[in-house]
Amino acid sequence: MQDLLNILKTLAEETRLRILKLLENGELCVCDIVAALGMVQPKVSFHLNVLKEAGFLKDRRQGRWTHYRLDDSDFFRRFLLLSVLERIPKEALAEDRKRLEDYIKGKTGRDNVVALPEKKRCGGGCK
Amino acid sequence: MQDLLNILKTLAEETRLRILKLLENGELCVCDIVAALGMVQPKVSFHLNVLKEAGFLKDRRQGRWTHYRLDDSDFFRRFLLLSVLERIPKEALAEDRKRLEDYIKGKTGRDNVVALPEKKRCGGGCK
DNA sequence: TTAACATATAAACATAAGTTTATATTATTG
DNA sequence: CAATAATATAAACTTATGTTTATATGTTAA
Repeated sequence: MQDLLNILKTLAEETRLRILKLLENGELCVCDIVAALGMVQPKVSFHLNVLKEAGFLKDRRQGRWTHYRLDDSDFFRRFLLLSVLERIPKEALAEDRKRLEDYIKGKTGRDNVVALPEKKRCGGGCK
Repeated sequence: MQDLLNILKTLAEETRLRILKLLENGELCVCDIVAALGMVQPKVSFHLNVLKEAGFLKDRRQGRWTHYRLDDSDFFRRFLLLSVLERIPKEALAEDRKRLEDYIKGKTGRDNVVALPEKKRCGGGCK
């Protein structure tokens, strides 16, 4: 019962649904998600942790980046997630997706950008 | 999105799941639910109202009693509810059911009980 | 090894949600 | 119509949850 409640409480929050929706398309690192949502990083990390604790996400550390992806090891969570996420109207999260794409684009096209130093940042390497 | 969130938030609460589980077996009046849960009436009314506002319950007033039942007019809610409620281990709510049965029994067998006045109470009439 | 970066964590704070206590409402019965 | 029963509502309170701001941790690169 408590486990079930935890699953439901975890899903019942907008930011977390947005994160899950983003991750439907594959793994992302924290900075990607931060960019996509346009939120401060600790806030995103907080929700990522809630999702992880509830068994919805797995993380993978690679260098200084942490990549999160959907954890599909539990059938019920997968089933519920699918049922819930498909209910979110596409255009509702179009902006998240756009910001994400812009961010990733900006990362790979680094050389052309004058203002940014040519360091090995999350861009490119992170994706 | 907000509607979806409201649905999830509504389900993500133990008392409300217990109420929904009780109502799976059919309509009940508030006093039945109060007895089954062993909670004070305003608390139960509060949750009944949350459930009703979220489209999970319908109410029907009959005299001074209000009967609540599952609202099965919306497919997604029904589907979700079914998926969630079946996950609750049976014994988890056995006590609720027992208290409910005792209460209903007590109501119909009223005539034998000395301490209680022989008035037309919720007992019997309510069921 | 120092600086910069990506992320995590913690503490203080803000807000939302649930609970309690008291009282209002509505209906029924004597 | 007065008393009482069943339920609803409101206000004060408590607890849970999310947010912000600051700082810590761990990693890489100069």
